[in-house]
Amino acid sequence: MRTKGDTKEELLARAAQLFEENGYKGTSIRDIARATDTSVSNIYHYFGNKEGLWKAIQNTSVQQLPETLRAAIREQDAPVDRFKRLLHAHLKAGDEFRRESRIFFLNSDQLDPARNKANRELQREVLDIYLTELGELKKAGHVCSGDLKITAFNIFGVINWSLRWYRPDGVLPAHKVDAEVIGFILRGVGIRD
Amino acid sequence: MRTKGDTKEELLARAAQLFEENGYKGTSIRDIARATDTSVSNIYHYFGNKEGLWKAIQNTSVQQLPETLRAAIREQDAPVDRFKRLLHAHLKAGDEFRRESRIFFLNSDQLDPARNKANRELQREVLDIYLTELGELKKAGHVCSGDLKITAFNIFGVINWSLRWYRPDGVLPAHKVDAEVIGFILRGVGIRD
DNA sequence: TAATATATCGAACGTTCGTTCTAGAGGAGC
DNA sequence: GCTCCTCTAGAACGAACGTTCGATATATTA
Repeated sequence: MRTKGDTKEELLARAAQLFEENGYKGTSIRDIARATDTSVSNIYHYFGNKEGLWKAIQNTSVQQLPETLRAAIREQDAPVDRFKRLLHAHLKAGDEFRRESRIFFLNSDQLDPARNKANRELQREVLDIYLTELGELKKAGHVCSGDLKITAFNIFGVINWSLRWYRPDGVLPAHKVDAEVIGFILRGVGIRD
Repeated sequence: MRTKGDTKEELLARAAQLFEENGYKGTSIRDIARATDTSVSNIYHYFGNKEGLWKAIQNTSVQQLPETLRAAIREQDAPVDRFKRLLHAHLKAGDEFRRESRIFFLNSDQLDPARNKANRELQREVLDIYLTELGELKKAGHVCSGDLKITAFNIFGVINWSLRWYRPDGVLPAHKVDAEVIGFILRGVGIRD
């Protein structure tokens, strides 16, 4: 038998895996129960319902992103260095919770909006962090673009897309990918090496 | 009554709309029939099954993307100019089939791979086009990056993400967005104005 | 040890799913 | 007028869905 607490953890992990592969709507409670080798009712015991399981995954992963990013830019040094730390932290967080990031990245638009408030707020928080930093960079004369919001979206595009195509078990080492991605963004924003 | 041919067209449009809002798995045949004010059996009459409807949408929209892109770079002028035309054509195609592009962008990983071969091949074709052009740019000394594939993915990230956040009815005019997006990509690749 | 709380299960419920079947309406060609 | 073909509808099917329920095993606590 499983030791205490194990079942819940394994449910979270297996559910995340299945949600990643087949989406929220494409994954049934029975799929998750079967993959975790437990009963359907047990899922309801731990999480109340399917949506509760979904939210539990979110709470134990990407929910921490804004705070992680804020921590990375707490030091008050040159804006360019702060911005580089922000990008590194963002990529690292995505790497740590790759599966979960992909899930919420892909399903966020397809869940009915009322039920997905947490995800929207999270995205808004991250956007604000970037807008602030980009503002600082612009004041220091490091930004080429006219609209900082568009620039922020462009950055998110690059970062989120990397979550999608990068395979940790592939031929490209993570540090090389990070360097390429960050280099692309820095040049895109207008920062010279 | 509808004039001839109308029902099929309307089914394609309504289905695309619902697929965009709720995903493939989240949209039922009955949803589509109700939205089009027709019967469930009629959908089977026209498209065989749900997957046939899905593929029909793909065939009448994003399927043309590779050919559109190839047409844009047919002229043999300076690689930088060709690359700019490629980006413009890509953004324009995304704008024309915004709904369909978003659908296949979001659902491509969540459909079982065997059934989604067409989409994979399409993505591969587009990647090859970009790799060729980036190779030309590199030969001409215009590319900063070490790995062209990563650079191509970064570009796709920016473009595909713009499909997601941009609202044609919003405050930002399309030409301004295009200019910002393309400017970001050109700088990111390493091309100086 | 007895009582209580937690963890687990299988069966069942009502609903919705993709799909099929039968049948009728309307026009085209003979 | 009859036949064929396209378009349309509604009823039905079996399977799968999210969820609930009652019961049982296991662990904790008094």
